[in-house]
Amino acid sequence: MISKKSIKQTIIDFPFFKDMTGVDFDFLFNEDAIENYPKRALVFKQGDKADRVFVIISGWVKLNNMNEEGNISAVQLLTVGDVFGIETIFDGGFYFYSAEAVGDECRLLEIPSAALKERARLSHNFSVKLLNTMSHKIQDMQIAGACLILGDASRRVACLLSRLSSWMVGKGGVLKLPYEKSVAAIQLGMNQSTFSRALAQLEDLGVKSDGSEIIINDFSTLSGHCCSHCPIPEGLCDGRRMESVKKSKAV
Amino acid sequence: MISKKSIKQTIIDFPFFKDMTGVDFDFLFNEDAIENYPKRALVFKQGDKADRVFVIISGWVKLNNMNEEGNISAVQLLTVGDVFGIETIFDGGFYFYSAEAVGDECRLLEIPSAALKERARLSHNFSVKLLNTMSHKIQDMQIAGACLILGDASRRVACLLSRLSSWMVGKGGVLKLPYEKSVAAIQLGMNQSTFSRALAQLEDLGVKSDGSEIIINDFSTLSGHCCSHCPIPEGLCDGRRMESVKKSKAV
DNA sequence: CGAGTGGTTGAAGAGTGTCAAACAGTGTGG
DNA sequence: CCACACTGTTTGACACTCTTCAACCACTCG
Repeated sequence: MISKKSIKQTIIDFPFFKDMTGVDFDFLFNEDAIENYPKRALVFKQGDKADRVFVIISGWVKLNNMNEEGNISAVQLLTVGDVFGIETIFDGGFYFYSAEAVGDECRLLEIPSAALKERARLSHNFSVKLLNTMSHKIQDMQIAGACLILGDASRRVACLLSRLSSWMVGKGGVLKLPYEKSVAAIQLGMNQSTFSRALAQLEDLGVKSDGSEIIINDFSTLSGHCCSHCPIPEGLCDGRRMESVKKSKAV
Repeated sequence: MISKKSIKQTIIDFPFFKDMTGVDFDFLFNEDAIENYPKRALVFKQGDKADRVFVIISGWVKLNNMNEEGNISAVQLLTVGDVFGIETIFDGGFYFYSAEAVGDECRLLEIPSAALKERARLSHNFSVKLLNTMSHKIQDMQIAGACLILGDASRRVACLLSRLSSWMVGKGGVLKLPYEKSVAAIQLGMNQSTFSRALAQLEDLGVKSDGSEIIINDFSTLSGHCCSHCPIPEGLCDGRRMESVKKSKAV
């Protein structure tokens, strides 16, 4: 448990709030507007009136669309510091996806859309902040999209593991999956069985699965398996950790 | 050929310029900044310094990433009225995809990034306009992404045809493909052969292919084939033309 | 006429989805 | 402490779709 005091200290360092004027910040931040969601709780449903914008303080949130048959296409999995729902206030006014807490201890700061829109009208700095946030979101969507076309299942899984472990230092380590494997499978646009099999295939690259913990011997080996096929340019994706290839003999 | 006079008249109705103040418009529009690109010409390359933002006046532009092996993942295919490159000026400063003219008569209005950024700083209305444009882009990416997970190839092709023919009135008609089938295949994340076969499969639904012309007997039949499986909510995708299903007997 | 391009078609194989069964971990209640 | 249910995951068998690679066709242009 974190005290309320330290929550403010935490979120003030989020990219979204970073460099924001005190006035803007106070306008948006309200301790009472922090909501806790248990695992699997619905934050909002596709088609709901978009009256709030969310900042993730802790945990993971899954955004997805669903058709009548219940087939899911996961749009994004977001975590600490990420903002969602922001695009609806300028376009539409309805959430065009559903948001659901995955994993435990999901805490969201909920900002009324009206307040945010009002603030964008009044504060120029804040408009630019929003533009930055959206630009970044577009780029993130692009990276996630590229992963989906990354060829076979084992590469896609490798890509996900690389990105999830990008904050870890050292040669290798144990990655604790922040959400269920079935969720990860949906995120990668594949079947749960396929995910399981693909993960097993990665044992040749020094990746062993033990429940929700994934033991990765060498991050750069793992990264090399997928990133060498990835179209995303160098430097944009945190997951990329391959040793940079010397172009000595390449034509 | 359109005269320069009428170009201004045309683009002033684009969503991007609509409701823009005269000052903002004059700041961005410059007749000399309109460039013509022949088919297959590169507008910019992935990794280039992002110094311009583009508005499509006519033709089609393909945005894609490419890995070292030359494998392409098409991000988007854009056309008249669409804006691209806009997110780079607030995030990065480099194009993280390549842009290429597909189809003939591709004409782009090229706005210097610096001018656009400056204008966003000075004009509040304009910032909001940018926010709207980006929001819309996020939504578009979502729709395109949903199509990619839409199950089998014939559905994905049907989805594309539905969207491309959404402006056509009447029960059916002849759709002229605005770009090559191989490009369409990439857009849908499938092989060219698969595209060809999938299109052939659609003959059962009254879709006949004759070179670059596609004869569609009944738009709603075509739409029903894919849109009934699509997770995108009603009203957001122009391609959707199914007869609304009566929920009389449904549970 | 031959070369070049875009598109179609065929056969073979790899990769996934599907379905079902088995398994491990957890919590519950007797 | 054990039986039981429940959930998330793994595994096997099989069908099916898509990719690959190649040959072929239609069309255009020199």
